[in-house]
Amino acid sequence: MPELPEVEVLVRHLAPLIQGRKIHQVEVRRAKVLAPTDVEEFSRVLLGATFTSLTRRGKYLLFGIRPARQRVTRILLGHLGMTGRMYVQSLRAPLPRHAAVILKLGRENFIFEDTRYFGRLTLETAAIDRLGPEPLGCEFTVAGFSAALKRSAQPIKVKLLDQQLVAGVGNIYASEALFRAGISPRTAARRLKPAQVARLWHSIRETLNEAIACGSTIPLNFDGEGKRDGLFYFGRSSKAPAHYGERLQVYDRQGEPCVKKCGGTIKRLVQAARSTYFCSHCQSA
DNA sequence: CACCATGTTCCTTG
DNA sequence: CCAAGGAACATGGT
Repeated sequence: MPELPEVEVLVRHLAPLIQGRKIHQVEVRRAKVLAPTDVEEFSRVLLGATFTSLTRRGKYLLFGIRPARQRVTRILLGHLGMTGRMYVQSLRAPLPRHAAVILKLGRENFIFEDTRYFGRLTLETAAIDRLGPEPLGCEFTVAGFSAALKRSAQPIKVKLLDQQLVAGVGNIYASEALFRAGISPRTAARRLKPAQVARLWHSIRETLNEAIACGSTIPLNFDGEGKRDGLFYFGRSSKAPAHYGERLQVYDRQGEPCVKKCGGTIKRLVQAARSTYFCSHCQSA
């Protein structure tokens, strides 16, 4: 589920649910997701600790926690990988098949489940130091963006996935932002003209902001009972809610006519082993 | 069976 | 040393 907008919506949803709550029991079912923290240290720090805050950086969730009998706070770093989910559910609700970590908070559980176990919930926070600017923050500037692009010969679509360039853009929104800017995904980053760089900078922010706004209007249901997935279905599978597929203008739409009615058709190509979607007519340069 | 999937990291190659 | 490309990670859907 995880690019910046989805993580942002999740953080806003989760923050009031865990704020001030104490962890009474720690159960780790898949130690891999804690790495390099081991189960012993993880349990020692979290058992009896209190959640004090929840923020986001790129695609990472930063849980502020205050360990038992301490006044200092520390950071628990979360990442959803490709298929991770985090939610609070009642103790009686059935646990998901791929529950990786379960934190008991009084009469509810905080669940981190992840089908593919690519995600993380760890005390090791070095990863956030390697991230580039927040695309929606004031540290993300056209000048800085332009200077970074000048140093790369990679196709712009591939470069947008570099979390050191800008934090939080993933495979879906990279295609969406380039479509909005009318830029070919194959253009070498350093070859973009100043006007294109400026358009792309705006497009990234608009694309992410709109996705957050859209996600925020949908009632979230992460309690683990029934359909808990309303928001976070990507792609256009039969189970995806219609509003979700329609929100994305090019992703997973190969063969369909361009939504701008330019007469072009959406194409799929593979770059750095990931799918890219674009309109060959609107995005020829 | 084949291919595809929202992400990151590590290894090899040039 | 750096950039680029690919594999690996693990599971499920079509």
